[in-house]
Amino acid sequence: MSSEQVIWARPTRGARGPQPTHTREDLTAAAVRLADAEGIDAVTIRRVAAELGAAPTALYRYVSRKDELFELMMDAVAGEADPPEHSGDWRADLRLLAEHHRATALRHPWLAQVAPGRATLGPNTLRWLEFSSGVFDGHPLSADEILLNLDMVTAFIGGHVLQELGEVDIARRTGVDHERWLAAQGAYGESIITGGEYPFLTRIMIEAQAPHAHDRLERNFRLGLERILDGIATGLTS
Amino acid sequence: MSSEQVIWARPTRGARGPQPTHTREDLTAAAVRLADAEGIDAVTIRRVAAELGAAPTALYRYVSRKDELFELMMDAVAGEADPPEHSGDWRADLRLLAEHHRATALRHPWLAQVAPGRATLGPNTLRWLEFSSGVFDGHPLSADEILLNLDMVTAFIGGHVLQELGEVDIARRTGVDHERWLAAQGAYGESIITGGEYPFLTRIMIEAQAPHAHDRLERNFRLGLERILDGIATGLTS
DNA sequence: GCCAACTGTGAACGATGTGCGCAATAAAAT
DNA sequence: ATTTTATTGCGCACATCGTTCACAGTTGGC
Repeated sequence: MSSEQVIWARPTRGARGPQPTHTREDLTAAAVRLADAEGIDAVTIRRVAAELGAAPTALYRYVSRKDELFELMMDAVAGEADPPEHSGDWRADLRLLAEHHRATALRHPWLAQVAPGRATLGPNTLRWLEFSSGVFDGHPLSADEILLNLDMVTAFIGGHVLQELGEVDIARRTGVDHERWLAAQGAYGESIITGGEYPFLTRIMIEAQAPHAHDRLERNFRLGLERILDGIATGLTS
Repeated sequence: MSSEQVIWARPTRGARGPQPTHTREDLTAAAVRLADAEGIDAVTIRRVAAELGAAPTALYRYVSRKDELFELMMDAVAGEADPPEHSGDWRADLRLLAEHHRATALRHPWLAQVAPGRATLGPNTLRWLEFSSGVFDGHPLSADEILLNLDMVTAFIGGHVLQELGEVDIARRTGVDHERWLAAQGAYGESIITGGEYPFLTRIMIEAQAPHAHDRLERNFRLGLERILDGIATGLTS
């Protein structure tokens, strides 16, 4: 029954036995290093164990399922930066929150593959949750209104990062940058354009082959975020 | 070299040999059925083959990697509804797009686990892409501006659906609804509240235990979407 | 000093994705 | 009509994966 507890509630080591050779942080760091370097699929129990110089089964003394290792990883990257004190300017605070989430997600592309349906409540995650929860302190908003605003921002962040990662992934698989990814799909990409079945899509794709593609996504992120903040602002004054 | 082509560019059957026992649609339907019923992890080559009454290795005559089966699945659910003609009202069209994407994502929760980093260009996906591309037809917007607007909407949709699925998942794992999920985490959930380290978060959590939780997410989706559409509207008139 | 709790590990199990070769089949070439 | 050739289904096999279990060694509380 104590073993079915959340990992954050389990003691980091037993009170009795020999002192552990490794720490949770060791496992986590090795796993994150592997995922960053070779993708999430490289994070296997055996590989992580090898990285630590331990037997595969040794990991199960620190983690009860592989999922928990992912939870540790998620909270670890959330802790790569600490949330600051509230500035008193909710716009600035939300902007900072957005940049932080985007940055860590882009720095660790495996996050998007691991996070869906695996919300965790590690200490670092909690600190950022606390930061967002208090962003509107001083404003007369109900909890529901606060949640609505936070929902919008975090939804936009998460969704946009997903798109960015998608394009990065396409670039990685095809070996070319965004401007030519259509053509890079070979005959199929050509057929989409020449077929004439998708005029609107074709027009956008061709026009979007402009030379500013490298920072297009980043600009879109900033611009979209500001518009969403605008939307929140109108809700605040009314 | 023809085998390294995108699946959508490969012929559905060879020109020479015996006629295939199954079709791509058969595989796809079986896989989707499995994923809907038992989660994405139930979609194994062997299980899908069994569902079809075929040997596991037979699937590799229709699909060159398991990833391609996922691509087929993604496009199949995108085709559960056809995009309508443009109404001339971009707001209505974007609203419809949002509802469609949200509905299919909630109907097939495995989509969120499969889609990240696996953008595909099947015929159904292309039709929806064409629909969104033409939403602003008649308005004097550059391709970049159109992309910016679409980015915002689809980012919000994707991100919000991710959140909704996350909460659904928590409810599934803990067996309780959202209002009590904190308490359901046992001693750890209690400690977050009683510890006093996260006052803002605690306040929101307690206040959010209101009786309207069941449609909170849906309402948030609609409200947030309207605000984003507002943001787009201001960009259109200026 | 004893006992109970805890640690690391080797062996093992069932399951997974996938490559290879072979027999059967159907269309194209002769 | 017969041969050739591409293509299909499948049995076998392999490497790898997550995870269980029993066991030997290690520590702290009594």
